[in-house]
Amino acid sequence: MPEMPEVEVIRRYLDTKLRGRRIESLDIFLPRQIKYPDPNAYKAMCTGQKIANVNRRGKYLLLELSNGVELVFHLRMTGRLVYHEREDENDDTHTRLIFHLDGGSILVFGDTRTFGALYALDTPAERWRIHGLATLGPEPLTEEFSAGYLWERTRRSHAPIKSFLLNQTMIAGIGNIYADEALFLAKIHPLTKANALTQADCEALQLAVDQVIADGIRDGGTTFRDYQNGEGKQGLHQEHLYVYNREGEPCRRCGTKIEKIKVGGRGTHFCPHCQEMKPHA
DNA sequence: CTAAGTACCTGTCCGC
DNA sequence: TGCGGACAGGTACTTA
Repeated sequence: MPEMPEVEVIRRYLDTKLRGRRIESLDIFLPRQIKYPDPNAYKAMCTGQKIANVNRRGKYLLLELSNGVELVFHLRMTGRLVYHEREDENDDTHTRLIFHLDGGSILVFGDTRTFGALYALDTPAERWRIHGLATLGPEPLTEEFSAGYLWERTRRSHAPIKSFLLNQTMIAGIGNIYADEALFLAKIHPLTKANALTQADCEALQLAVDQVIADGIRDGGTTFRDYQNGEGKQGLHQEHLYVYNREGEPCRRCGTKIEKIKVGGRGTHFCPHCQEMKPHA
């Protein structure tokens, strides 16, 4: 479900609600979603601790506790983290874990498909234990994510640019929706080999990625089915998408019908006119 | 190393 | 209505 903009929207809300709150107890309904350490150790590491703040890296949500422990959440396809003032407000039919907080409020982890992954680390220095977290590339909207960076990293990749964008070791946080949207804005065909991009393409792509990510956050994320923000509400960015989930509908720029193909096993949407494949020498 | 295919799950939608 | 198959905001693992 959530890509970087959705996780960032959740983070911002939860940070306002959870900062300074104490975790009194934990109900674990599906222990296999706790990947490290074992569920009993996990429980011991957070019970009685205060939440110092809520952070994010790529699509990972990070709760920093007063004892230095870092609780790590990856929501994968259908995970949700929703805060409720009272326990009886929770109507999630796929509740997998509940943190009971001071004053009777709760933080609910719900997950329909149960792909989500939870971890507790003694300190942030232990992030190496989570391979996907330790190997993340630069974040969009930072100085490190530049046209020059894209130019350098694409030189060595024969993968389609769509697959390159989904590779979290290249850029942190882009998922299937925002990859398609960014390629549309940058006018690049998704099957273009990464190392066939020009420097001008890399400049356009860096701007496009930053724009779609910023727009997604501004609109509170994109909701098709499962995504909810930390308040249990839907996002609005689905109203502003250019190509994702718009197969057969007219391109907002030129009116040509949006096409859907498979790239690297993922559904991929693009405008065949605006994103024409360039012939290469 | 990269690349491709499969696995992990549940729910929904579409065609017959 | 019912059934089968494809598909879904993701990543990790196995195999070539």
